[in-house]
Amino acid sequence: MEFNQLESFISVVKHKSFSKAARELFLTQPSISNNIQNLEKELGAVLLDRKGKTIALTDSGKIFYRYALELINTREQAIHSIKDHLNKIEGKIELKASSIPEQYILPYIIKDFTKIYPKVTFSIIHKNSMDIIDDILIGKESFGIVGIKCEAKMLEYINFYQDELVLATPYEKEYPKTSSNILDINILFSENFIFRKEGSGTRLFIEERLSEKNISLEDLNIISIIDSNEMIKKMIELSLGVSFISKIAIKDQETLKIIKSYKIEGLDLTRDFYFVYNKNRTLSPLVETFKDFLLNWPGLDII
Amino acid sequence: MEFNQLESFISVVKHKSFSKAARELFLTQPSISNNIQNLEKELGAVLLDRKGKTIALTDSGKIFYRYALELINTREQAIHSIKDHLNKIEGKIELKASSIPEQYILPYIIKDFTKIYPKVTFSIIHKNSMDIIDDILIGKESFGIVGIKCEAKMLEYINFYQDELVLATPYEKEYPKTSSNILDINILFSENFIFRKEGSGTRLFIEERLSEKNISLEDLNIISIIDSNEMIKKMIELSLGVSFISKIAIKDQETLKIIKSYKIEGLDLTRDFYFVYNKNRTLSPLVETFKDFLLNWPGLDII
DNA sequence: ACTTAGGATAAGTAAAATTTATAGTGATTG
DNA sequence: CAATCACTATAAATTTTACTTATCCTAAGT
Repeated sequence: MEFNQLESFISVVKHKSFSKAARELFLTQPSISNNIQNLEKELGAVLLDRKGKTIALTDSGKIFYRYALELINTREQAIHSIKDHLNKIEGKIELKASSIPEQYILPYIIKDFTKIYPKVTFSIIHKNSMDIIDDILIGKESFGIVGIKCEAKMLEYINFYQDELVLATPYEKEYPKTSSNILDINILFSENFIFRKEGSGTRLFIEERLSEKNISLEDLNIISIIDSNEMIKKMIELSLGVSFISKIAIKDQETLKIIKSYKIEGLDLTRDFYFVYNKNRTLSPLVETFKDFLLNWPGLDII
Repeated sequence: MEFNQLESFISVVKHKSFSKAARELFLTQPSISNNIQNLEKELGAVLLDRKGKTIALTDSGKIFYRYALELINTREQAIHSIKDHLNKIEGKIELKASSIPEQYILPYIIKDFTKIYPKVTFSIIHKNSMDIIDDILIGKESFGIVGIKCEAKMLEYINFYQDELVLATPYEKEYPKTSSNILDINILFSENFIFRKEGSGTRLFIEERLSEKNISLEDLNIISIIDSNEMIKKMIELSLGVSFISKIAIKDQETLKIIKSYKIEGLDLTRDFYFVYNKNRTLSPLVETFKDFLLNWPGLDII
């Protein structure tokens, strides 16, 4: 006994016709025939008398019809009850987030979250990754969204998104490529760089990766320190320089062919974003729900 | 939302374990995972917290659990209700039937019927097809089971089984065959025949078919008139003659290689058996049920 | 008798559920 | 604190089932 069989049966009874039921359920008439037959076979009873013109319920059919209705209705109620419950969850979540997640990831997360919990609202406050972690460590905050991982006994990290830093350049600029879009690391020394301020997760991350290759920021020709990703993108567009930036931040400019992005040979710039919280403090139920949601968040592949 | 998903969910809640649920439902653990995930996806809510050791219902899960139980229980009730109803149908059906259906078909029909209606009993009275029809026409009976069709305004026939008359011969006997098991019609004139009495449906039927070929029983060498199919079969086995007989009546003897059967070139001996009733009289509800059952009876192919 | 409408049947196709194999993740133990 | 254990998730392949298209059959109306 399956729900679609019950739906077929109910619709046939309602219309006194197999073909009309098929139309209502957007199925073909043979499907309805099959569903009814399988139902009858399973129950070991004829539910419908179909002799020529009209279709009538047998005694067994009449008995079963009530149950069929009840089952379908209960299913609807169940679905409704769940949605109703989720709809009752309300409140405001105050997120402290660093710039990349704030601008390019959180909007999608919030969209997905409020689809399930429509009554929940958000406020987002921009802070550097380091500042957020500091605030959690001194107890000023209990959670936040960051792009770096500073291990500490007190802190728990939930990785909810993986991105990659790329070298973003004006679209027209041509380079001697190693392969399709990979550049030799030495190219870096001949470029005018734009960087984020200290404390920025993106900057900290790139500094670490470069120092692994024994390159210090001092070795690069830094022409500007700017703390806005959008500003940096504009400057690149205007060919004022290049910059390391999250791939997700220049997604649109890439499809619009305004900015080009390159990987650097031998540099793994894969970067994780985290929901970080003080595991010794209890989060509010709402934030807990948000945290659980992030755990299973599928990502923004399907946009 | 499908019933198997609900069963998986309930079992997981019961055992607090996916793998135990799998064992209970004779499924594999990934199936359970899938069922739960699809359920959660459809409902847009996490039903189960599975973090490490234990599995716990979320708030949504608790709400949904009650509905899941209710749905599964209602389904059980529905099935039980139908069986219960069919079980309440009781009484005795008195069938007047001619020899072939009485001996070779009705047993299987009754077996299938009582499987659905366990409380119904049968008594079978042997009568020739013609006598049964006469009794219905004079109002002595209102229905019966016959192997011939005499059209009359009063009578309604329901064809519930199709058989074929064949020429049954001793197994050893050899004939010049037209093809695998088809004999020339002229063979008939050189055989010793055993026939049923007048009034027998089988005899009436063969007389009609032969007269279409301008052959009268007078033209055949009839050595015995016997009114028992079993007796006729025995006589054939003992090589005392041959006879036209229903294929179903010699099924066992054919597989035992005691009797061989042949078709006759140009003679269509396909034969129908009918539930015949007086359409001006109302049948008892029980007989009506039996009649409806015969309408959809699948036949005895699957023995 | 002829046409029409509705249901049954059969064969082919699409969609699902399920399985096998494997990876990943907390809890437990030496 | 690594190593194992117990359990769930994931991926790919398989089987099952639901569904569709095409066709047939029967009953009712012309």
